Amino acid sequence: MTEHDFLESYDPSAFDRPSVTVDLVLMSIVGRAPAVLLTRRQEHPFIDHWALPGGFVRIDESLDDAAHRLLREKANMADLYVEQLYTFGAVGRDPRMRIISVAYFALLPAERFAAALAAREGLALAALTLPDKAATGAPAEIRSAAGEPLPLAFDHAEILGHAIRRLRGKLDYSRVAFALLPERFTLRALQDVHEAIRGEQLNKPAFRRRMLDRGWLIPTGERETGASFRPAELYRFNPSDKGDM
Amino acid sequence: MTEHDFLESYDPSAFDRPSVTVDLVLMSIVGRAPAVLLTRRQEHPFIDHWALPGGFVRIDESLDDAAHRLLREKANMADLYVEQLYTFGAVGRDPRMRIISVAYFALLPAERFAAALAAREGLALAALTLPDKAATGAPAEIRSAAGEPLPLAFDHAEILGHAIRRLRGKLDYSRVAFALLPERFTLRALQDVHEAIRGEQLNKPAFRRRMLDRGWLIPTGERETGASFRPAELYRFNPSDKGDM
DNA sequence: ATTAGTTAGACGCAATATGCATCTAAGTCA
DNA sequence: TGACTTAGATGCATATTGCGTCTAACTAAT
Repeated sequence: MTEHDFLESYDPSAFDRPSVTVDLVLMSIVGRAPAVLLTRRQEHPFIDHWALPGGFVRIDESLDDAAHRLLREKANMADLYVEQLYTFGAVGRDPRMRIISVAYFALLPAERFAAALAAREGLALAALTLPDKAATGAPAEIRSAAGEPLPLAFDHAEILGHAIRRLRGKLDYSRVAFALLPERFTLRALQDVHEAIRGEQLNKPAFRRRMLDRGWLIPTGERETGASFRPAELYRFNPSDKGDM
Repeated sequence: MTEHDFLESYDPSAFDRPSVTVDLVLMSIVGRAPAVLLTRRQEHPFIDHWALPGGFVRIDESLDDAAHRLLREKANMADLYVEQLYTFGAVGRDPRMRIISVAYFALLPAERFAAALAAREGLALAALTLPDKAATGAPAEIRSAAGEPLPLAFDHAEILGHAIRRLRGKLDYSRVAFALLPERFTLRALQDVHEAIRGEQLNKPAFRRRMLDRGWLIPTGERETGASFRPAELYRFNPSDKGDM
């Protein structure tokens, strides 16, 4: 680098360091629709608004470690599918100071959501939809259990837009769908997960064939219980040799 | 949060802030293989090693802005396809201090690489391959123009592993292939790009059909010049209504 | 001029994957 | 016992894909 280049690129403010946080998108499929865990903010800014759980990254922990720690601290969760989502670094995204947030998303079966909600105050589930004509980066629409729109703090709606798009993109070739189901599940439940994420109905026989031909499913020989009609066979996910996801 | 929770999660070291940098993966396809732009480090640590160009994020610029500024400063580049790749935040990834790096990747036609190499000293092109049985997160193998393995500074080989995998993943449904080609290109050139990224040969008639049926290609009516055989038709990319990518 | 060499681009066909209607199986419940 | 509901299988028409081969269009050598 020449001296000229050096002077040109030198900027004293470059040495101020931003704060770095991790925000968590804890997703599941509840009632055939994507749902996300939110916390109600107790402080300004955005006091009383709903927000994604998150916290600062400590100086001596990796980003992944921070994500897992916050999952434990904020939602009492462990042993989830966790994946880094995207890093949000617009200058004014937090009115207090410069904060860069690394978003992670975690997937869990709907059954496990109840435990998180019971363990802590101020948590809630919200339904998540992506507007049909949504361009890249468009925010998601969040609705409370009652159905009314929920304005989120900061750029968290945008983060959720990324999350649902990532989920859609990986649905066909990765195991994300299985991370949203219990260990044993029926083909119908698997199809429900796919339909909820893609936001459209799928053809039953075609879906069955595709899933079974892929070799990802192991029939257990057992059948679901409690159904008031013919019980479906239970399958397990076969995680064999899929280096990627 | 209860007082107990607060005390439990309180950590004085949490308030030390990490430094945040942007690292650039400037990729193209050169000679039917993926290539990446590297700079030779002038300072410790990893002095004389090859590394990705990068720099600190200023306190008053967004991550995207930082990526574009560094593209200009380090490689004299503008008007490229640029996309955030992944954020690397292992604790010891830089031996000097805690640095979290947001990797971006930028794609450009091979022809434009020459300008970058000429504009600045200490830049080089390196060929990039991903080992066949590479698991998620596995580093890429980097070779100099002469063909010998090139050890990279920091975790930059790992970053390149992510880059090539991202490229592969998006090849089929996004416009990344077109970002690697000049404005007008032949179907053969497009197929070369696909083959280089996927690391395997593709069937010509099938590839033609798939590309033409997709409606992304506009025939220009013109033909390539300079070939010592039948000249192929030149096509343009049709960027119409693809909200995503 | 003619011909050999090379790649572009079209064509045909078998194999595979997909969409969809319909049929039978296996439960519950009145 | 029969109505009802969903699971799961089957058959078939319709894309989609892989792949060998044929012709077209150009250069360069003879």
